[in-house]
Amino acid sequence: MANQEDIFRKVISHAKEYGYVVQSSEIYDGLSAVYDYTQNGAELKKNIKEYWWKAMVQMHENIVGIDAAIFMHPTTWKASGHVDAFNDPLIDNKDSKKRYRADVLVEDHVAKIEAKIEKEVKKAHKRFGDAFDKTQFLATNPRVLGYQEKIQTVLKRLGKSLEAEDLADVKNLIEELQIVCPVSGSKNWTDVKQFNLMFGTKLGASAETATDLYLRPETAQGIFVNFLNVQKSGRLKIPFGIAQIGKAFRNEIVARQFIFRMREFEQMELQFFIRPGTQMEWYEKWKEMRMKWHLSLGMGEDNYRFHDHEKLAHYADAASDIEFKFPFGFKELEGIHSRTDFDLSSHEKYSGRKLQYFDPELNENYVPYVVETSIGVDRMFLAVLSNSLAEEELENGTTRTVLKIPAVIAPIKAAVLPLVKKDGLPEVAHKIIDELKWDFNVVYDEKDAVGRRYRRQDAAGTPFCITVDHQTLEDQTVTIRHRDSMEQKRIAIDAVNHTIAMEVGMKYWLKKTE
RNA sequence: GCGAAAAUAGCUCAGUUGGUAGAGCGCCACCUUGCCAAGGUGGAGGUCGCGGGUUCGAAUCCCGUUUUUCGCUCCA
Repeated sequence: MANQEDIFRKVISHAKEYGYVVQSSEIYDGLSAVYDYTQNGAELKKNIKEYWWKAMVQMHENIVGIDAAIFMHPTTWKASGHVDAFNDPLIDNKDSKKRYRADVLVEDHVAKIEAKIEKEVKKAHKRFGDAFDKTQFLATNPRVLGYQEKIQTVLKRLGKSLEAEDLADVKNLIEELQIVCPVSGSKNWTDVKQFNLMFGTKLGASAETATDLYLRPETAQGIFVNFLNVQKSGRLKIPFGIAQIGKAFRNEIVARQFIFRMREFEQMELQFFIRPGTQMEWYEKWKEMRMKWHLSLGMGEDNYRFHDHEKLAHYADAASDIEFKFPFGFKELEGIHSRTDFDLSSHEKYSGRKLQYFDPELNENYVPYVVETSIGVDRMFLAVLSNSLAEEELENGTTRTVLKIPAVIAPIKAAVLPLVKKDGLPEVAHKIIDELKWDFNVVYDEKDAVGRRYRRQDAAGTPFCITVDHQTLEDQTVTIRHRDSMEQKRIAIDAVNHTIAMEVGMKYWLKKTE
């Protein structure tokens, strides 16, 4: 295939054409950065989630799964830090087209004044030598006092304006301070606009009594607020984990790159509760375990890498991403964070409830530390889809389009095809379908030449084709064709179910994560 | 949010200096063939993204708007 951009385009159009993903509300011109999963996409997504759930919850005695509501008490988001951290006043410079956080611009300006004070201090120090008293100097020097007063005034006003959400005054402040754009050097600013990355909504039918709510911007908090409920009812002992799959919502300023960054998205998260001080050990352990999970799908070791964060979020003391090689480059697929006791402690503070664990071995109470693994379902979906799409040159000179989705998560596991639609072959095929459909999502197809039907299934990502031919009528055998190798084997009808099960069964794939 | 490009049938696209829509593939029906796509016949499907404007007349020119892609920006 040509360049990366073309590949990405092909992935998107293939997704639409073969029933995986379409734009939401397409008949109304669509909705920006919102997509719907159609028949095959819904199956693939469901299978990805199941593969994760089994690996995380079912395979670990000390991990349980929950399903918390999307709506949460508004205080949750104060405690989590989202109300502050997800609420940015932004301003654009019209000349450089650069965007800045308005409060950061002002704070940078303040930092410059502070630098001036430092300069004065240095100067004085040089002049007075050992006799220099810094505290006294700061308290008495008129120039320094002037600077300090200026800083106080500016910060006070900034705080007041932000508190009152008086964005016009924030802009006035920027203009009065004659702050220039670091890039263009101009003072040609747009108005300050508030961007809140959390979606707001209202609980209650009557406008007067309705409560303001947010749609959750992450699923993690649903786990933290239920920490004690789950720990006590499950009699769980540290270390233990609580897992969850669910939707989250972020009002991204720019949401783009197909389903890579959407405003409504789904996360698969584990919060693993541990003894304070053991976080690095568990952090490393989970990094390794999560990477093994990815590699078990066989999508190529070279397509994954770790990216350790240098700049840490407010809650973390270590953070790393598992990045995947998407058509548009290596990008974050999953995050592994050591969240310390930030969340539970914060919820203790805001709720007034104790969120602690009594450790019988240490004979003491403590707020557990947390290591989090968080993966975007939609990103995983995109990783699978973009990695699977291939165009192959065949020996006979034709090309085939094939979607090499790992069989364990493939939406349709098998197609059952009568070689011809007469002589009783369709009837046999339907009988086979009736047996398979209890265990697998299977389809029937009798239209067109069988070779063409194979290609159709290749493009849709179906790993197996079961073909009923005239020999079937004589000896009760069929052929089973593998999507990736295009090779066929003849097996007994009775063996079909087991043969497919061996190839798509999670047991056989998940073994590779051990 | 800024800048650039694009939008015509399910898909990929053509449509000349403005004269009110075409192809291939796909889809459906029937016939034919029968193990690696593209046999035959017939058929369905488009107010050319949407809204204005210019014009006797707009898929085509102008303005606005929506959506998508790319660059910047943002990104727990």
